[in-house]
Amino acid sequence: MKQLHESAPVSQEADVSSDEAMREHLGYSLKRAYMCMHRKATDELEKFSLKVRSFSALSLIVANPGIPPSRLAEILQIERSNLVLIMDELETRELISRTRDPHDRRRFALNATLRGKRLQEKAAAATLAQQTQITARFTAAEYETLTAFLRRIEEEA
Amino acid sequence: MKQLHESAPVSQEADVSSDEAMREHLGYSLKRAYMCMHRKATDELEKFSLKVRSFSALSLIVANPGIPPSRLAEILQIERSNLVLIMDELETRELISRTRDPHDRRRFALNATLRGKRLQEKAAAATLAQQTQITARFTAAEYETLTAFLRRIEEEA
DNA sequence: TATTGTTATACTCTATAACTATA
DNA sequence: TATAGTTATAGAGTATAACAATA
Repeated sequence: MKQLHESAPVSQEADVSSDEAMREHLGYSLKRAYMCMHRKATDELEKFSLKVRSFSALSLIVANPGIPPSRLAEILQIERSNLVLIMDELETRELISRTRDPHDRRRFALNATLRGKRLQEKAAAATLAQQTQITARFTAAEYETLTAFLRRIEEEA
Repeated sequence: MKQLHESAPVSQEADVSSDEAMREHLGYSLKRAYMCMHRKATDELEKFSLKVRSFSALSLIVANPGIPPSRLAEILQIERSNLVLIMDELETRELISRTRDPHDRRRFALNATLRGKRLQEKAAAATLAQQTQITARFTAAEYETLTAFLRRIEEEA
């Protein structure tokens, strides 16, 4: 009969080791799927000298003209202090502008320049094209189901 | 007629700013869902003085007795060099043991101690209980569908 | 007194190169 | 010559506290 407390097994029989034990943890599978998408997006965005982070910020500024940094940080769930460097870089590259809000001179209004809008458009097209490749085997209905699930996790947590 | 190139809008009308523009990017929604789970797991594992990273490593050692560090790093998709500190901490806390593989003295065999197994069991129970809360409104079928989708993303990417 | 943007800083995570011992 | 484990280190990413300007 096999001992309950066998001591220090030394090597795996062949190659049976796997991460199956972690698969019951939803966060584990979520992270891995996220990392796959992140790697792909990073590669794609490198062509535009953008990081995923700065692309997200630029996209939200394009979509929300005049948004103040504090609101952008809130949406992106990052610290205002960490957003500063991202904005600095986007502004230096003349992709966005910072203008004072005359109604509340503590705030800035962020706006994408024409150049910023054009770059965002191209970068979005590139990442979405590549996303389409990855999700090619998903039907439209399946894709909708997936994104609905992801939203529910955010809402429930 | 509205100008095509209006200059520098300054503030949003009320509070319409949102991240809706990023929602067509699957990676964005994946990251946010992942971050929710990660935050919750971090809080829960803090009670056991474990990080998500070290809990994952410990769990895989429990599930794969005798696994060598190089294989563990491969499964976790992290650098061997970064795994060393994680193993050091787990070993110092006597949750795992490192023993030389006599067949290949370059390798170590990692094994969870009884203490390590017990801690892993409790920590897994805690995180899974909390995961159940988050996914409470998912039917079993929906949950299966979600995890299958996540696996497909990993496989396609 | 509170908020916005900012600076400085520390802490964690991750990536890379080089070393040793073994094969 | 190649591989496993390790060390050291640099670079990101992230979090916190404090400050000036403004409300």
